[in-house]
Amino acid sequence: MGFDEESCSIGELAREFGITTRTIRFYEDEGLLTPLRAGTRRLFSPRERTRLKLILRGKRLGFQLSEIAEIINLFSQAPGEEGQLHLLLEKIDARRQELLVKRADIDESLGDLRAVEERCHGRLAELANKGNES
Amino acid sequence: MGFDEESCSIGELAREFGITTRTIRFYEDEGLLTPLRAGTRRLFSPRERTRLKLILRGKRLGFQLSEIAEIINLFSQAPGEEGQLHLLLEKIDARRQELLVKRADIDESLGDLRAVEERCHGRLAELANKGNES
DNA sequence: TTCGTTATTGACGTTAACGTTAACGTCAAA
DNA sequence: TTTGACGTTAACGTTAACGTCAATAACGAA
Repeated sequence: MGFDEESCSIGELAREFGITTRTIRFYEDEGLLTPLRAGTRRLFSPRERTRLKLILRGKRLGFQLSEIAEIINLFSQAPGEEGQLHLLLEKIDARRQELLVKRADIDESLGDLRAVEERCHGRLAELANKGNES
Repeated sequence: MGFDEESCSIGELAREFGITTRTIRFYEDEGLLTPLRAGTRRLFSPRERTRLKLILRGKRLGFQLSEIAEIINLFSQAPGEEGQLHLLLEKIDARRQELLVKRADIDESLGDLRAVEERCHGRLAELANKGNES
């Protein structure tokens, strides 16, 4: 266990999320994670765990790590002055548009799956019928 | 123009979808597209155009080309006998689960964006207030 | 027939996101 | 005190998905 009850080692974190320690170190190299250190060893706070969760969610949605970095920075940005805030709002809107496109893509895909599924069921009913007739 | 009014060249297709001809040829090499030929030149029918649309949709959702190939094959499969049909239904269900996970990820992300957005607006209101007071 | 455009195949190059191996440190338990 | 589990950095390897030439062919218009 680490110093803190909240924090954990790289190995524990890897197991928890089903990834390798190499991956976690890589994310740190890329600036996506910034764990504390207990001597030479990494210590991951709940905040880092949350960040990792966001990274993996982004990956599932097909974002590149560089994009994920930007997105996470949107979340964990300091308040800032008016100009910055407006810029931030624009970026948020752009990301939202991307996500909406993806969701539309998903809904279309789900529709396509449903269509194939129905054709399958129809075909199965047909076969069952034939089997009963003769 | 091609022989058929419906069909088009690789260049036209590339322009239509905002990708390069290299990409299209690559997809053919990978077996994702199978255009006809007019002599040596490729001819893309509406069916191929639809396939390309599916490929690009899959890419936007972060699927690998190998996965996309499987998915497209689900769509364009021959009827088949009962065993095959049940197997197909299982695959469909698996894909649906994946898509539902992605959609949940998207909805969470949209929620996060909304939260940040609201904090932004709050902060802006604060600033406007301060400006008015003094 | 020549020119410009578009096409072809083939081959090597590139980038992102890690995997893998090497060589070594640390710490608790036996 | 040595063994085993876990950690460290550094460096090279790998795979997917194309990019980027190069050399060549075909086609339509002038």
